[in-house]
Amino acid sequence: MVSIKDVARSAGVSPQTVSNYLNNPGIVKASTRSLVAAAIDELGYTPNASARRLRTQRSNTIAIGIAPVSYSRVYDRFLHAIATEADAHNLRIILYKTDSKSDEIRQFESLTAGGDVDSFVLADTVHNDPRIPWLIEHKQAFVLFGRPWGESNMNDPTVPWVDVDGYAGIALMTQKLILTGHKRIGFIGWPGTSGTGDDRKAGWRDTLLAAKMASEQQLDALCVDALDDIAAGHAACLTLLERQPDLDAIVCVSDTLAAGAVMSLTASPTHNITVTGFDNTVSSQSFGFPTIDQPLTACAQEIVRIIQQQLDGAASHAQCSAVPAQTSAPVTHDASFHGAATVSPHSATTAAKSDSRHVLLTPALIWR
Amino acid sequence: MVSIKDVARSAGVSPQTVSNYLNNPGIVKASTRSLVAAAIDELGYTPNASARRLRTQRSNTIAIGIAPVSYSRVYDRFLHAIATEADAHNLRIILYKTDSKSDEIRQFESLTAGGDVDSFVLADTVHNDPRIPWLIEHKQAFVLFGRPWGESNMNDPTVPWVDVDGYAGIALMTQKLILTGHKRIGFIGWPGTSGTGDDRKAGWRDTLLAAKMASEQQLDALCVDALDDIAAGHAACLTLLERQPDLDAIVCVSDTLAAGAVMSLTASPTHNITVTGFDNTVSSQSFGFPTIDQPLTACAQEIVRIIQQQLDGAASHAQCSAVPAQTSAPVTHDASFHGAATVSPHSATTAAKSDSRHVLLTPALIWR
DNA sequence: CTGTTAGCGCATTCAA
DNA sequence: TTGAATGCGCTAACAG
Repeated sequence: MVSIKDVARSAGVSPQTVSNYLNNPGIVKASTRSLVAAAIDELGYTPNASARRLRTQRSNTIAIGIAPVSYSRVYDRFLHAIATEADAHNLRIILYKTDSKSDEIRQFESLTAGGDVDSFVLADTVHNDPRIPWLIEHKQAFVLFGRPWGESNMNDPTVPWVDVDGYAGIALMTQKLILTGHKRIGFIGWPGTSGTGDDRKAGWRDTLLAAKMASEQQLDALCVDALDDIAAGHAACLTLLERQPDLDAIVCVSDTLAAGAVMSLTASPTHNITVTGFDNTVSSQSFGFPTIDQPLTACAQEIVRIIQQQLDGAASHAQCSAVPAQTSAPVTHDASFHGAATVSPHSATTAAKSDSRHVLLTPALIWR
Repeated sequence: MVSIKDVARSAGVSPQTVSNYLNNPGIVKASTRSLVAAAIDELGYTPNASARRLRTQRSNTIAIGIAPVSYSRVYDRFLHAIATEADAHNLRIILYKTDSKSDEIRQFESLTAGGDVDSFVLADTVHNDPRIPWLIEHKQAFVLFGRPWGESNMNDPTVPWVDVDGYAGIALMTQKLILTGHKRIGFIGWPGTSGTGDDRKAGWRDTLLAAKMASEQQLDALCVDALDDIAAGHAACLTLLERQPDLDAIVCVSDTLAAGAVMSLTASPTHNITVTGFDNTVSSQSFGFPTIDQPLTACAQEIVRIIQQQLDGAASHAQCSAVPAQTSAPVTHDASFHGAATVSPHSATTAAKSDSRHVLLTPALIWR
């Protein structure tokens, strides 16, 4: 292994000059600089990451979990986006397994203990997520990919999050359907009360109500719940059609359900019904139904930006523990917020300029 | 941050004793041991990973890539399996992005340079994979998940690999179809010459020939190629049926293609045709077609076992660079090998006992 | 069995 | 601008 000393000897300078060259090139004379550069190049020197981390007490590493079965169909794309963004910022990514929320907390313990994680990226956030209080209590930096659905955390600047605005995405899709002449628009959603699922469903509901395409009473008959698999989508579509034979469009909460719905319609081609999905998976491309594309690259950029802020903050001042209560846009479930969603960045380009700790990104409509 | 010194002071012993307690508890007197244990517990001490790595010159870290679009539908499951196995062995996982083979080699450079990767896990192996010579040349340890399809590497003990025996899996499936009375069995495969695709197809072909269910000449008419998406599977199925109206079963190289085939058959329910897939994805579960389940956990175990061997070997003797040319079973494409496949482990349990550097695991048939 | 000494590779004081 | 010391936290040799 070639160290900073070898470079120094080869360049005829002291080790510290080499260190300066690496960390603060400005203070090194230009001629010396090229001397050092040549030596580094010749010996193929690279700084030892462990030594640097030991010395600086910073790992420049972010940790992210992988569940036994990905909670989202696009998780691999998200991982790639995060890895790309981290790469650009000279951050490393540690991947750890999460079999459950409590298992994940156990992972926190071992990872934070060794001191080689600076910040965690948490996916699959749930109501009253137990991971959040743990991390706060142990003063561990983190960023959520997904909103903390518990009310109290949503606006808390000490709980940073980046999420895709499923409400806006589904609303866009529903509007598009209305504007292309669809009169009777149903919805296939997820059962239970997942924050994500409810949010998307609300986008459909509010759009129909606003356009006076359905009354509050009619809404219930226009939607049905199904587990996230093709067979369930198939069945849900049949149920919906039986109940509402005059349907001319079905908005689905996911591509998987949409694929099932499309299949059930292909079998009985008497109907002419538009089906739409969510996630822009290969199913949507194959079947050719419209869908919604999550801006995963932008999400990754925002997440890494926030992490970078955390790192910089920790480096500059230790007394900065009380984060200046950044008055971010209020985030709630009601339509008033979503009407005012223009406060948060709407595209990757505008988002990059934000320095908020709560970022809601609007996904793109893919019309086929 | 609490260090080994604090523990030593609190326990009333020297720092070295604490270190011994951690790394070699056997040589510490029992009474001292409990003293140290108490101090560690009280102070909540955990060793600093960077310091340890700097001192021992070993990172206990394995690196694995993530592509923009996963080359396999089960890659997230594989990542979880690897993460779980690494966790059990106290190894960390670094995730890096790979946009192409050459991009991946660039990642190798930066990761190896910092000295915080001990071994790489390489997926998506291709014919004459450029990554392999690079790693060998730079003396970087690695394990392939997938065979090195270039002939020369396949038996080379310095190129360790773990793979799933797609040939055996498809052969099992085809045999099962024959034994359940199917007489005319087609195949939908991938175009081009991917090692994996060819291997699976050979399993179907050889089984039909061995059972004299088709002649060499007939085989061409019984199979068709399709890109790995649902629409292509749909189309391929129609093509096949037009050519061979008496088909009673179709073996597909993937669940995705199988889903497409099933759909095209649902549309015209005159046929009674069994369709089978590969990968045990949610599609297979939803549609209820038989499939083949990759033993990903076992793969991860074997991969980590080999990595552990590499680490142990490097620790014990530096002169061990010339690996004892372990005469592993010859691995080729012809049927003779596959007939003798019992040499390689056939299940997770038997595999665990192996110490070979070339492991071929037989997947499980899921009959529905 | 335990303590002392030394140094892994680097970056941050300071002095020159 | 550059060089000489110091120590981050830990472990591998030894000595006691």
